[in-house]
Amino acid sequence: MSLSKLAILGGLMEKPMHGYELKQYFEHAPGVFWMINYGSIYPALKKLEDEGLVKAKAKVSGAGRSKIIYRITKSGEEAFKNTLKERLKKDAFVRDEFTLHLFFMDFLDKRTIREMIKSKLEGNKRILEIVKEHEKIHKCKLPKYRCEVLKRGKLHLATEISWLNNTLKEIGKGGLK
Amino acid sequence: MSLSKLAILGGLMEKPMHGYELKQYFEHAPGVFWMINYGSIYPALKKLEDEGLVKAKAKVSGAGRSKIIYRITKSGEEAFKNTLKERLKKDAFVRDEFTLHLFFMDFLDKRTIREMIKSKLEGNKRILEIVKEHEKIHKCKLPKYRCEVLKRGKLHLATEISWLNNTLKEIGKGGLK
DNA sequence: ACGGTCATGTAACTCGTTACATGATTTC
DNA sequence: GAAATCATGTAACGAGTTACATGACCGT
Repeated sequence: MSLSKLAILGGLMEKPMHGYELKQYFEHAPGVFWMINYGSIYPALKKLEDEGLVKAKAKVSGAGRSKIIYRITKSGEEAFKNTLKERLKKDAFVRDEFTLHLFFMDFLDKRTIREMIKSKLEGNKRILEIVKEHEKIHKCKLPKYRCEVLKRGKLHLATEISWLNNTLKEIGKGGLK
Repeated sequence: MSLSKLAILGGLMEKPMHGYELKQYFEHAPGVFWMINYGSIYPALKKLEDEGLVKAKAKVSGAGRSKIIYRITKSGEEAFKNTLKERLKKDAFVRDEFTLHLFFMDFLDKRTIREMIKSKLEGNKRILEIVKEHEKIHKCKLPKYRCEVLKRGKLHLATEISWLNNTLKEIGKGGLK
């Protein structure tokens, strides 16, 4: 199962939603950590329905706008849980683009490298702030593992920031060419 | 430019190589950190040649086997450096699958969660060992930023391992449902 | 009446993985 | 002469992004 489908099923485990709502859900909830586009959402919802994992309840609605609300089915819940379990087994190879950049950085000149590291540093700090802000606002009412997402996110961001700072310092000292 | 192309150009910055060799290069060098398949390599090499970024030197060779050795061109080098610079600017959103799993983990039961965390922990420890082994063998003759790849890799792996250990402990204590 | 945002969708495209096909050359 | 590995490729597929098209409703 694709990650988009898995994510959608997960969202629907929480509550029935329509496509547009799912987009917002992923923007507000994990925010920086996970995203999903309409181009993935709507086709995925259709396929999930074909597979009987979700069920559509059209709401033509007198009041609000017409929308298609999906809810997860019993077999959808099972599929969700099984997929979650199975995907974790094969230790996912993380394709971290920055590792690739780093790997070839010896071919660049010192000035360029310093700028790249700096901009990366700024980016990470910015994201860390967003996470902290999000935590301040929502932590009280978040379920356990959603707090862990934030905690772990902060940890990795802090690790990266510290590595970037160290590297910058070493470049300054001439330790790194 | 696709990451495959960028990676190939980077490899050819080091020395001229043929397709098969590039595969080995990425397996041995960044190893756990970056991979690339034949299905990406050969078509990419053709496209890069069309674009004038690499040049093929067929070696029909009396001795060895017939192979097609590619070397990077001047404009290839420029393209490589520019792409490296530009890609870093837009702070890459890291699609870390485990974050998604974590985000939905409240829907699973404690036993399953414990097993998932454990297997993730084992996987990370295994990779850390590989990195350390690689470091022991090659560190002496690695260029600066390739050492940094290892150093940073170790840092992030250690961070993840420590987070996983903590979480396991908390599950045991009943701190996490 | 007009811009914003709610809401659903599709088409074209790029990227990457997997599996297969083919054959030459070493090695045992 | 059989198995392993060297070497190059292609076809089919699956996933995801981007950009576009469409229209309804809402506030001002």
